[in-house]
Amino acid sequence: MAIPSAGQTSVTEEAILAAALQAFSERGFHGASIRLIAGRAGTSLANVYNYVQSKDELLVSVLRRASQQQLAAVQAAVAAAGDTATSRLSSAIEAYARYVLEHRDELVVSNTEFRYLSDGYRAEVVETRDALQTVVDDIVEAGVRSGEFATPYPMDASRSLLTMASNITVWFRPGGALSATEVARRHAYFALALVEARQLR
Amino acid sequence: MAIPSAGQTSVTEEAILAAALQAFSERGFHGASIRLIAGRAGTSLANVYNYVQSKDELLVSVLRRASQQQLAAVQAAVAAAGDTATSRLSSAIEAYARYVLEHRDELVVSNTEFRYLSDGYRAEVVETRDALQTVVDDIVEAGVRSGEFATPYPMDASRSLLTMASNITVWFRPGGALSATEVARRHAYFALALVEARQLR
Amino acid sequence: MAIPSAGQTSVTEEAILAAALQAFSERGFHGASIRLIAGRAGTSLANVYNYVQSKDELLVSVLRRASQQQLAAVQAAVAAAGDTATSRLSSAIEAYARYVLEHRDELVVSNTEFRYLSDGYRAEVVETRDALQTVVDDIVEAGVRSGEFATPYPMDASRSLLTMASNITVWFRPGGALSATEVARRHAYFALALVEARQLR
Amino acid sequence: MAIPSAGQTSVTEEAILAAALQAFSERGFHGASIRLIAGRAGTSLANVYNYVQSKDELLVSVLRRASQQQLAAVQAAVAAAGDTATSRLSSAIEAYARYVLEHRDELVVSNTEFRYLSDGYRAEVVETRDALQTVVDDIVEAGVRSGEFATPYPMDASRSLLTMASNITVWFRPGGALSATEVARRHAYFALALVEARQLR
DNA sequence: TATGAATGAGGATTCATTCAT
DNA sequence: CATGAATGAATCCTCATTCAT
Repeated sequence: MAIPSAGQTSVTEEAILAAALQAFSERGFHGASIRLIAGRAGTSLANVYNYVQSKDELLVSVLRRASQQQLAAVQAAVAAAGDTATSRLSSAIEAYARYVLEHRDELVVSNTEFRYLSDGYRAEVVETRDALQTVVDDIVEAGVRSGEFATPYPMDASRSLLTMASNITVWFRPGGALSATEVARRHAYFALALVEARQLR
Repeated sequence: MAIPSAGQTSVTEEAILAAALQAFSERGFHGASIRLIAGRAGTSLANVYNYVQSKDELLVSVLRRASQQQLAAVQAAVAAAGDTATSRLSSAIEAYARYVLEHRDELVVSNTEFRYLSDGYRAEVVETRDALQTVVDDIVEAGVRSGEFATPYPMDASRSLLTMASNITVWFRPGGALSATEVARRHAYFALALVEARQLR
Repeated sequence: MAIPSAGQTSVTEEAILAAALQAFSERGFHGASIRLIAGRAGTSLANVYNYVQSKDELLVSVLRRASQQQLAAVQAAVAAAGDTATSRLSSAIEAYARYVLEHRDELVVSNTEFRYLSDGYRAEVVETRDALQTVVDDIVEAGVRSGEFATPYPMDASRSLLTMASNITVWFRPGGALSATEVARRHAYFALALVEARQLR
Repeated sequence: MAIPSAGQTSVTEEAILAAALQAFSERGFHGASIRLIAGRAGTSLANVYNYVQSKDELLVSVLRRASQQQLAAVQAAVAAAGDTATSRLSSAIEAYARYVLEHRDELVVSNTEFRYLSDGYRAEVVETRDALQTVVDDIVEAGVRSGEFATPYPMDASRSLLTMASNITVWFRPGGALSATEVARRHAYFALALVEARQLR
């Protein structure tokens, strides 16, 4: 279940990362203090620096992990999907939407704190984001080529698709009439509508 | 002493609001200091407090203004549009997208700093946001009723529509192949696709 | 009596500089905290930063002032001295030694904390130091040329002279048998001995 | 467990002392962290405490060793010198100056960090320093008694002598026109001039 | 020996805010 | 209106030191 990006992470380190994720989500990068994060992780302020070199690094760790998880979730869904672009796009977006709904903190941080990544760290995260976008881009393009999708603007549609899904949590509140699963399915449906699929699953 | 929502704004106050908008967009609410804002506004730190009672209030002022402008832009477009839901939705989204593209800072702040509004101030901004959402909701509903739109999920589609448009700037970079106008039109097109309009303008 | 280096210095700023001088002398640059300096200056920690941009700048201010005072003291003494190199060197060293004895803190800081000057600030202080050395160098050279001084190594002697005098306080403790005035005179005498003056005043 | 002054020193302990010497010289006692010293010594932070009880003790160890070496160097030179005060003083100062030139770090630390010795440790180092001063004092006094030296202020001259030599490195930069040996000889010459020796070797 | 993990205190600096002028 | 001076609290981060392994 854990998706280790690289190297072992001790229980304390894991707690620090989890606390940072939550704190950045609630208060933003600049609004969350290392003291708060340490407190939530159940350790001392100074000990945080035995695991992390700087607050900046804490942000990358959180963002790197989140972006890798998103990519992995979508890749897995696509691999398990059928052969048609319709099936693949539907699976991809449903998986992505599900991730978004189940990892609200990760998405809040990804969407709002990305801009505070210091220069040296940004490239790495951008790369993973781009890989995710490319997965979707490729499916949409293939669908247009095969005649499954009729959209005249495949690239922009692909971008809009992911943007839309990554911001579900802006308006979706759990506990309402719809379950997360239903919302995810519905987003897959919207995706197909957006690319003007012949068959709206 | 009162702070009228539509009252007179002196040149200094205007400069402060503009500087705050820019600073909040670049560095976020917690990352932008009053000192920085004062500096960019060309005045002294202490003088900011002659116009604003607190940093919190500065944030509401910026967000209130932005949300009112967005609402006004869409309302004007709808008023000038034709009678069909198709025409109205297209006009609404194109106008909204145009605003988004021409007011990147306003949207960055609206999208990312809204959560830092202190309780007393939040309701006011929420109200304006809801009004905007309702305008679009009503059009979509009318379209479904009239048979122009075939979407089975009008409410979610309406929400997704605005979410998608409000985040254009996440991926759209000016200076590329497309002009802002073209991107705005394309988004209006996407909106119609999303609600499964019979006629995609 | 005050020797303003440039610009007005308010009473608070003066207190901060005086406190910094004393603190750096007692505990060294790294051992003296801004908090301590602020406390001794009778103000708050944060207020120090209304007068000084950084601790580094505090160090330069102290060192700049000290070096300028030393140069001024020696220049004045030389200007008031007779025409012979003997008289001029004697006056210069006596004045310098007197300054050293009356400004122990300034010399401790000059001698021991100079190395912590950050690069951007160093040049300025070095220049003043060099000017002082040059004043003495010129006198010694003139004395050798006129036949008043017999030393075969005028340049090294000149350097050793000032080094010796600037470190008087390493071993001289006030309150002993000798007064500061006597010690200063004695050092002028040593200076003449060192350059092998024909007449040891 | 005991810390013998002349006991065995393991290779690690030696590395720690060498690193401390260098670090104190470059950054001063308060500016050099144990972490830095450990790193330079090629060991871990915690392991330093297997060899040293505190940072204070590290400073004494460095200063004790440096003062003992200085004393030993001068004592050896005096023992090997001729019978006259002139010969003995010349040898003593040349040996001392040579030590100074060859052990810049030791002298920087001795000259600038001595004041940070905690009370319990200071006496020991002072004793060795005094012993060195006494060696020179005795020679100068003997020279005055024998008529070799004409200085009217033997004690102050003796103190100034050592002060001057211990600060050679303040202005002497290796790689210039003079070799260290020449500079050392020259300082011996200056010493004789200072005490007004009849014969300036 | 040697080390990674842990901590309380303190480092320089900036924060939002106030007040006298 | 406008500002410089002032401050208590908080910022990130490093300190010397300890301890379990």
